[in-house]
Amino acid sequence: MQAAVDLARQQGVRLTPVRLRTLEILLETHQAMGAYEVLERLAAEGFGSQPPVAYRALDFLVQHGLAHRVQRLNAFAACLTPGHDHAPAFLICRSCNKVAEADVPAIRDAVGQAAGDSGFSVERMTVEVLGLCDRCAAGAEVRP
Amino acid sequence: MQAAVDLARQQGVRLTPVRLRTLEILLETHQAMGAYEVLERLAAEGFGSQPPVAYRALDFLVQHGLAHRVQRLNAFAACLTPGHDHAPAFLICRSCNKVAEADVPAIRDAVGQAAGDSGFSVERMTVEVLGLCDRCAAGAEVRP
DNA sequence: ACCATCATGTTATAAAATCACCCATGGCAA
DNA sequence: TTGCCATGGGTGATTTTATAACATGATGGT
Ligand SMILES: [Zn+2]
Ligand SMILES: [Zn+2]
Ligand SMILES: [Zn+2]
Ligand SMILES: [Zn+2]
Repeated sequence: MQAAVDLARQQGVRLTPVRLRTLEILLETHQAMGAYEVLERLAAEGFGSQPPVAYRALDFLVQHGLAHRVQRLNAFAACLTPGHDHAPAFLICRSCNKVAEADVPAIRDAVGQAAGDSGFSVERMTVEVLGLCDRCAAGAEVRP
Repeated sequence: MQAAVDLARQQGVRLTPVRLRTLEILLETHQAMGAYEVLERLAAEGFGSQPPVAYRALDFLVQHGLAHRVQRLNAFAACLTPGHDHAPAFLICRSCNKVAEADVPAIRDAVGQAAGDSGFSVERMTVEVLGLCDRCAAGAEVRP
């Protein structure tokens, strides 16, 4: 959180109230959230109530490495290690929907090499893994 | 294509006209296509004209490993090596939108290991790489 | 022929994302 | 100061993507 504030100052970008609050929301509910879910919270707190409000704030956060977009879930999650320029793999539990962020440098290397072979220049990558988290694998499936 | 037919027969699933035609469409336009784009083609050829028609056919293809869903583009692409049970990485050119499918077993290993460390059991994974293809990197950017 | 199952089609609706526009703020140069 | 411009935030309307709910038609075994 504080890291985010520092980062913004350092990059010379404006971490305005909506943006800050959006990041806090993502952090509070340490789960991936849909844009409309975020919007609902924002609206309830006196911010704008229309989709663009949430999308703009979320886009900003993603743009500046403070959050990630989890395509598979159509959702967003706060970055756990911002300012680190990483290629995280998202471990998405299909039962409880929890998202863990695993940093696996080996992936970046492997992909970089494979891409390089075909002349493709890598700019960004997303790795999303679907499966069962330890909790759900052990106990009963939460949401069958 | 023939591979798909064989595969279906072998799996005992029915590769019906809509499904077959959908796969052909994906193969013809060797690009990732949106569901509504596919639907348009299907409708023009006398098949149903409502969204579920396309979604069902596409879901079937994905389900049986004949096509992939490219989350980043909200699109689908025919699988280039069906029946191979692979974890492909999609190389998506942000300029011409072309999608290449690179098979990188090293990724599966790296992810599997990282996931295993945290007790997460992997079931499926998608790797999407955004960047510039060789063509676009060389010449002018097609769509700026 | 009969029934269970799967496949296709339709209408209607939900969910997600973007467009177009206006107004407020705040820095900055004339 | 004043006018200008860039940026951000707010709204209403619209587009795009996806699913729900239901009816009909085909398929295959008994
Ligand atoms: Zn991160
Ligand atoms: Zn779980
Ligand atoms: Zn494939
Ligand atoms: Zn290209």
